[in-house]
Amino acid sequence: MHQSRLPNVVPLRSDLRSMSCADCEARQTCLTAGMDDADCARVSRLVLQRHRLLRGHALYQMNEPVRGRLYAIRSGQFKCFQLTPAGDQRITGLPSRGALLGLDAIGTEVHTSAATATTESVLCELSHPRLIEAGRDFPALARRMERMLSKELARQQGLALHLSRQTAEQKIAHFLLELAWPDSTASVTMPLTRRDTGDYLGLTDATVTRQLLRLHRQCVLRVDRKHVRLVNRRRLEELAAGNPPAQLSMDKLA
Amino acid sequence: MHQSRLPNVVPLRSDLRSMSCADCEARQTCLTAGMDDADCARVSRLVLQRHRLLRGHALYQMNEPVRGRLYAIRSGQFKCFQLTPAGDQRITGLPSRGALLGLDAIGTEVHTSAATATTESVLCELSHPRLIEAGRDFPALARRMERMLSKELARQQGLALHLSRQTAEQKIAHFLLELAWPDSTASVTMPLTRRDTGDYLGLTDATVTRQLLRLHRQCVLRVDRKHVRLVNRRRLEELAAGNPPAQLSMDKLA
DNA sequence: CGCTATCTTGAGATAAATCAAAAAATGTGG
DNA sequence: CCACATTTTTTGATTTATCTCAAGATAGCG
Repeated sequence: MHQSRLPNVVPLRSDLRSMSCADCEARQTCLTAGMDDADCARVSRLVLQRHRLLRGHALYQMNEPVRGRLYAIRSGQFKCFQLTPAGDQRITGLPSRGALLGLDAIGTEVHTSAATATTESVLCELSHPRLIEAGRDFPALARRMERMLSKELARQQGLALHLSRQTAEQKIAHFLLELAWPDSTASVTMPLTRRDTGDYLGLTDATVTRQLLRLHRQCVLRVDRKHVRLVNRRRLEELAAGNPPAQLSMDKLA
Repeated sequence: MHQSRLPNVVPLRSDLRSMSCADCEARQTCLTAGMDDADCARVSRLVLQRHRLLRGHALYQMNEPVRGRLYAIRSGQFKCFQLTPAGDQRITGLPSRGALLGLDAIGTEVHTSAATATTESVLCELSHPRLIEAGRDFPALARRMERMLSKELARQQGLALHLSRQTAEQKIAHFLLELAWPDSTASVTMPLTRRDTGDYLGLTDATVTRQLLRLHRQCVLRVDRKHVRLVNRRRLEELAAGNPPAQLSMDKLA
């Protein structure tokens, strides 16, 4: 919203064409993770083109044809969601820097979900068939793709487990930790409205508000609007894991 | 356990070695879906060996090394689950005939979940690297694998969405329909205890019992112990979708 | 035939939903 | 830059679905 106030959070006119994977912030989380400079350059050459999207702009819509495209997030963050017959959003994920968009649609004709940028973002467009093709004599790439797929599968699995049995508090704690993960920062900007966050976690907006307030009062977080500072990360992790509320941590020493 | 009482539900000594994909019951749901006899035979030759597992026997445990193995379920059904640090099971899926076991572990070193047979089962052992290798000049196979992966991703995604916001009734309805799906039969055998079913859906055993009873009383199901007959499938689908309880179905005609 | 698991059933507790309204933030156009 | 419309958030009061706890019934199993 107010990026304009912060001078160049993203350089305004950096040339998308001149970007390469070598100097990418996502190099260690993206397809290039763990690769040497040579392999990294090879991946870089597979990028068809790069796109800049502004906050709120859609990358693709639900039921749009896929055409074998995948998009790596070079910077920024996205909101993926489905629209139910009833017409409301179900958020399916919040991929950020280094993630691949469109994995759930590989091998299918149309997208099963929509993706829109929650912040100004830069994407690297890839062709899935060409990636497969390239993977034949580029084992590191093939392995990395496999790994990213199984990671995604594991993430969804974890999410399902998480949503199935947890309290509102645990869900919120988990959610914040996931948001903070990619940058392992202590300061998160929640990219969703309270209502959308609730939708994602299976809660209502009111409950999200109340839980955040509670954690704020317990000095685990400092909440200001969409901005959350993780004051006591340890405690937050305990809460996410479902540990009993506020015990002197003496039990660890027993 | 008591298969011995039912004469040859599965032929007792049918030779695992002589089995082929051509005559497999899962031909249309497995890797071979949509293939002609020639391609089907090609897939068949990729099977390293076949295994018979008895009810309750484990195929693999959590944290066991993967060694690039995948298992196609030729017949039977499995229960996949994780063990939480606290020591209780979280069921992650109930794959049956035609499904691939171990997809969530491709490209990883160890299994993230355990798989045990809920009924006597026959499995076809495959090597993931060899499948990939074979896929290079066997496009139909490569396409099918991709499709199965993205299907699995979509399934998990659907599960997560489902668990996040649904009522107990919706969850149970959905669960039964999923169970009945592979054979599109009207008669399901619940492979799990009430407690495990509850674990899967994020409910308690008591709630599972009560919901089944309720659906029984509404004449949507006929429940007898682990055996469930889907009396009114249409209604069950409505309930799974979250349609308002018991309306004269006149609204369809309006 | 008893032993143990699992299932059912009930009564009471509770977390979160719902409903509703006020307060704050955001966006718009003059 | 300010008044106004819209959206989002907060907060409260009440309701409800589901959990918890617990006891009794049933089925599976040696």
